[in-house]
Amino acid sequence: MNKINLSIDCVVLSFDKDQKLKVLLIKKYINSKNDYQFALPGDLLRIDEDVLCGAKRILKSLTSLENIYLKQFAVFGHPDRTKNKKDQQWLKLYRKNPNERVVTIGYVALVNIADFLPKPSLFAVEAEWVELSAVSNQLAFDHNKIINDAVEFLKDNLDYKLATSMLPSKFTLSQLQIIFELLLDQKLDKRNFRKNIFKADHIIKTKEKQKGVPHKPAHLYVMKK
Amino acid sequence: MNKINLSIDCVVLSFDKDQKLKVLLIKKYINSKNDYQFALPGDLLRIDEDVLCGAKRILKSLTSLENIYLKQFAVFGHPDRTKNKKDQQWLKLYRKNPNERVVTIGYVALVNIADFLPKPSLFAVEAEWVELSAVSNQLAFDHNKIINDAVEFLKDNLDYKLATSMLPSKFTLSQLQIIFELLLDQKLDKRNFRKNIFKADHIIKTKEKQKGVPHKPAHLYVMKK
DNA sequence: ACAAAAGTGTTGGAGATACACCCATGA
DNA sequence: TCATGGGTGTATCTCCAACACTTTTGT
Repeated sequence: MNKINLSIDCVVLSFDKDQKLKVLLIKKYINSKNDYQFALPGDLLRIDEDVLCGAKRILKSLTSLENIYLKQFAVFGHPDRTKNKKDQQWLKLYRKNPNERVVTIGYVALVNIADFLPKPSLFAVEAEWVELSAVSNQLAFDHNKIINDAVEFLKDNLDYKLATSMLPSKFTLSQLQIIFELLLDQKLDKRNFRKNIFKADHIIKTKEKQKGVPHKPAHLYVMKK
Repeated sequence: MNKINLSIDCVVLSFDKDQKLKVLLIKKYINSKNDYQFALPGDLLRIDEDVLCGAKRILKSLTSLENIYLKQFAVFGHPDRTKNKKDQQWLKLYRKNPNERVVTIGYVALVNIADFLPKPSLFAVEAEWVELSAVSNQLAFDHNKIINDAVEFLKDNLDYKLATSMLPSKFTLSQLQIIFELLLDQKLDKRNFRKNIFKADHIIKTKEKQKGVPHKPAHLYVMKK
C-alpha cells in the first residue's frame, strides 16, 4: 500500500494600499473551545484531478477568484510534517486518517488585493491578510517554511509580468516600483527603474491619470496584451 | 478516498568522453515477447519515506551510486499521464492497480560517467546511456516532457558546483567549459570563461597535470571544499 | 617537424549607476 | 502657498565581449 495523501497549499500574496506585502492565512479551529491556529489555504487534491487544476479549484473555493498568477514552486514531503501535537488535533477533527502522511505541493498566487478587500465575505473561510513580517512563526504544519520558500522563489523569478499581477489592471509606475523594492528588499533609483521598464517594452502608457490625489497625478499604465 | 500513487522519476545526466550529454534510460518490458519501451528510472515513493530520501533510494537501487547532485525540479500530475496503451500494458504487468493515476516528482541527477562505464553491471536494471539528441520521442508516460523540463531547469540554474558534479573530482578547465557549452547550447570564449571561473573563486588548481595526451597537458583542478 | 589543445592580457563599447530639480494637484 | 509624490537627462564607471599568439606534449 503505497498511496499517499497529496495536498496543495497556496501562498497567496497581495500588495495592499498601505504598501506592504501580505499573505492570506486562514484560521484552523483545533477544538471546540475556539482555539485556533493560522495556516495557509490548502486542501487535498482530488482523485483524478490535474495538479494545476486542483490548485485553481482550491484557490477559487477559498477566495472566489480566478485567472490569477499561480505557479508551482516546490514539494514538501517530510513524513513528519503533519505530526506535531496541534496539527494532529486539527487533523483528527477533519480527516478520516489523521496519522497518515501528507505530501503537499506548494503554489504561489499573486493577487490584486483591491479585488478582495471590499467584500471580505468573499472568502469561504475565516481568513486574514497578514503582513509578511508579522506572520507568526507558529503556523500549522511546515507552513512557515513554505511561505519562506515561496518568497525566495519570487525573488529569483521576478519580472514585470509577475509584479503587475499584484496590481490593478491600470497601475502607476511608482506602484510597480514599490513591488520590486519589496520583493527584492532594496531601494531602486526611480529614473533607472523607468528606463529599464521602457526598454523591456512590456508596458503601455494609457491616456488616463490618477484622480483625487494631493499631488501631481501619475499616468496609468497597462501590461502589453 | 483521496489517496494517490506518488512516484519519483530521475533524469540522470552524464557527460561522456565523447563529449556528449547523455541521459540514463531503462528498458520496460511490456509483454512476454520481449517488446519493450524506454523510460526514465523511477519508482513509487514508499509510505512514510521522505521525498528526497526516496529519490536517493530509488537512484541508488538503479545505479548503485550515492552522494551525487540530486535536485527536485517539478511535479507532473496530469491525471491521464499513465493512460496510453503501451503504458497500461506495462502497468498491468507490474502494478496492482494499473488504472490509478500516478503523480510523479521529477529529480535531476548529474553523475560522472567515468564512475559507471567500467562496470555496466552496476545497474540493477537493463539500462543505457542515450545521447540527449538521440532520445526517442516515444518514451513511456510523459517522460519526454520530463527530460525536456529537466534540461531547461539545468540551463536556468547552471553554476560551477552543478557543472563539476558531472566531472571526475579532478578535471581540466576545458572539460568544465564544454559542459557549460553543452548545457547552455552556445560556444564560450576560453579566456573570458577562465576569468569568470577564477572570479567566482570556487575552484582550486592542483599540482597535477594530464598525462599521455598528445598536446600540452592541462592542469587539473578541484572544487573548493 | 608537426599536430593538437593549453594557456595567457588588453581594449572598446554597452549597460548600469549615481545624481537634483521642476511640475501638477489637493488641502 | 505649501506639502506631496510625479516626472525627467546626463556624466561616469564597471563589466562584458571580442580578439591571436606562444607553449608543451606525443607521434
